[in-house]
Amino acid sequence: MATKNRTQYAVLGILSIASGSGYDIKKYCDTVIANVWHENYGHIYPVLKSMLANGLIELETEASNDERRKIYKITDKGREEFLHWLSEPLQYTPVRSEFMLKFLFSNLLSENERFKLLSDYQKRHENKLAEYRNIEKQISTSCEGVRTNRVKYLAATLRYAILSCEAALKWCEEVERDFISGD
Amino acid sequence: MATKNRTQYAVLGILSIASGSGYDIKKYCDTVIANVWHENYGHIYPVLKSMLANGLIELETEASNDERRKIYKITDKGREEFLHWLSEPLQYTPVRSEFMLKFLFSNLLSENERFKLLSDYQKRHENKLAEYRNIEKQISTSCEGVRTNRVKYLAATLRYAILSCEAALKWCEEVERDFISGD
DNA sequence: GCAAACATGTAATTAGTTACATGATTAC
DNA sequence: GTAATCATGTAACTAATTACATGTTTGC
Repeated sequence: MATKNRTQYAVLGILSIASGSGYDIKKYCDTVIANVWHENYGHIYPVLKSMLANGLIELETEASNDERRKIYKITDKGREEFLHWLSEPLQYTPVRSEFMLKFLFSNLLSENERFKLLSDYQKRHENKLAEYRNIEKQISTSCEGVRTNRVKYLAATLRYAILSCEAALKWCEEVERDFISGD
Repeated sequence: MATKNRTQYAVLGILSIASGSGYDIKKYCDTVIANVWHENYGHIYPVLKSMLANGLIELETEASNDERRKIYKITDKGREEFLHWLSEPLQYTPVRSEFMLKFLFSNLLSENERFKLLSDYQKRHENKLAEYRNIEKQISTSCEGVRTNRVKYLAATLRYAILSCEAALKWCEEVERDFISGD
């Protein structure tokens, strides 16, 4: 993809909240922003290296009591670069829904297989929805009254994930109704 | 992305409906399945070439009255390969929503810029929704009674696009309410 | 006559994935 | 003692994007 390095911006954003290691960044992606952004180690470490070379981040020397942990800190240049990206118009990534592509041609499958395709998709969204609702509950109880700005933003992205899941599930119901009763 | 070549499967699917050229495939993506799948020429042509070499498609010699148009036809091997992919469990692509990533850190923006980020996103979805509803109307009027199987599947994917847009718009409303009245 | 659409491709680039490799520390 | 988690990286690969290049046909 000869396009903008989005990983870099994700890293800048995460480090703008708190300094951390590559491992920390990955963990952050896998947990608190898992419903928004994904990264793998195989990309994080090389990107971190190039960002260091470009002066967007720097090593936090002081806190190196742990030898094998490299803590990165965002630099002023990095902050500037990040702010610039933030205020740039959004790049819309073209749709490429593998599920919808399969569904579109699922008339070629047997009824059983088509049903499986649909119900797997449905189940996945049911599970995700339950998961998201759980997190939502945790947020609202654990942060009672506190509700920092950060939590508010996180809660909003979670809310989006929930609405998306609900939309997908509504679609599943509709399709099941139309396609079962239909032909 | 060292992953499965999804373009190949999109091409196989499209050619399974009707033989066509690279140009036709691109047009099909840009129009009838635009809400599901996207391709560029720079990828279609090389993939077509490799698929031809692998015997998944073949040149339709007969209808070559037009010299500069290469019409490709799916082969039995191609059909088999496609069916295999169709019945394989769905590969879930990790979430990477650039908008949500920006939104997550939009507290770093000025209130004006943050509002712009949000309202651009909202406008885009409003436009898309109007577009989709228009297509939906066209389908239901032009195909009155006819409603081939193909149209049914297309209408279903359109329905998903509509539900997604509605969910996104609902989210926008919620966020605007919470973030304006909030802090 | 000219713009838009038709039509096919190559080259350069890179973002991102997967697999591999290695070792320390912590909790049970 | 052993499994899980912490921790950092490299190598190989390729899917996908963007830009470039070129020419024809159709409709106004």
